[in-house]
Amino acid sequence: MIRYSPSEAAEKSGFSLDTLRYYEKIGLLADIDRTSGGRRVFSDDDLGWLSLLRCLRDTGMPIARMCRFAELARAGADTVAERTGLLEEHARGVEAQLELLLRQQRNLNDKIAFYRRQLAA
Amino acid sequence: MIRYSPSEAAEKSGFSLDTLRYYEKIGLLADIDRTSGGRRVFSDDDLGWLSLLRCLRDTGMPIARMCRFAELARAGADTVAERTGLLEEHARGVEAQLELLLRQQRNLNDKIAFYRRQLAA
DNA sequence: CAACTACCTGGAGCGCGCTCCAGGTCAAGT
DNA sequence: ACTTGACCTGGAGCGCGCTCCAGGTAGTTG
Repeated sequence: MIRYSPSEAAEKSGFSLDTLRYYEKIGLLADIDRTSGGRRVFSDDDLGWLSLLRCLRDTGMPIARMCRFAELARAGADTVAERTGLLEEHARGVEAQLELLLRQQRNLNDKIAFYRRQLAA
Repeated sequence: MIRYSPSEAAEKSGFSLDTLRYYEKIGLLADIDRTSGGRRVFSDDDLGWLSLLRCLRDTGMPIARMCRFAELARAGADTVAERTGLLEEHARGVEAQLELLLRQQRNLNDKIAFYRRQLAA
């Protein structure tokens, strides 16, 4: 049962220390263990949860929705269906996001090609 | 020489009226024509420029960099090399963005698959 | 020509997601 | 025992990109 300091958790998760504290404050991170002196101690499970949060953030899920998801996760196994639905809906958004990004990437590359032809002339 | 009202420009570009005015104020949109009464009139060129702005925004370029790009564009043809460089650098960022998004999309789909298996059991 | 809607300006305000700060506490090294 | 650096809390502040508002004007419609 490996246990991680706040700075290790920050490094491994890619969130800043301040962000980890903020996430705990707003309920995205529950039941983080503490030393007798009050310092946070992160477990492997916590890091796993953080990497899911990282995934959701990187794919553009708003904090409020992540809080909803976290709330469901805390509520236990009978929310699995709802959580699945939430992630599926998010996944559809991610798909749309990707399509837009790919389309605009093509436009961008076309524009660059156009500029390059201008430079060549 | 088709000319568009502000609301037409908004609809075609996907920016709000307020955003169009804001962009003009900060120098992203220069020399927008006006009626004698002071209303904006957008040309096809303006809409073309707006669609480039749309592309840059959709791919995550910060406003400040777009302003830099706009400044170069206003300066004329001898900034083409610099503009090309700016877009190329941005394109590299877009590529990285896409890779991250695709990676996290896979993680998300894995998570969904995991939940679905839980639901099936 | 009256009414109505679209548009104008300058400037304030907002929502998001952190980020920073002051003033302190804890714990590891020497 | 002392120093040092990581960590703590509560709360303020920030940067971005708009968005909204008040108070007024333009121009189209019946």
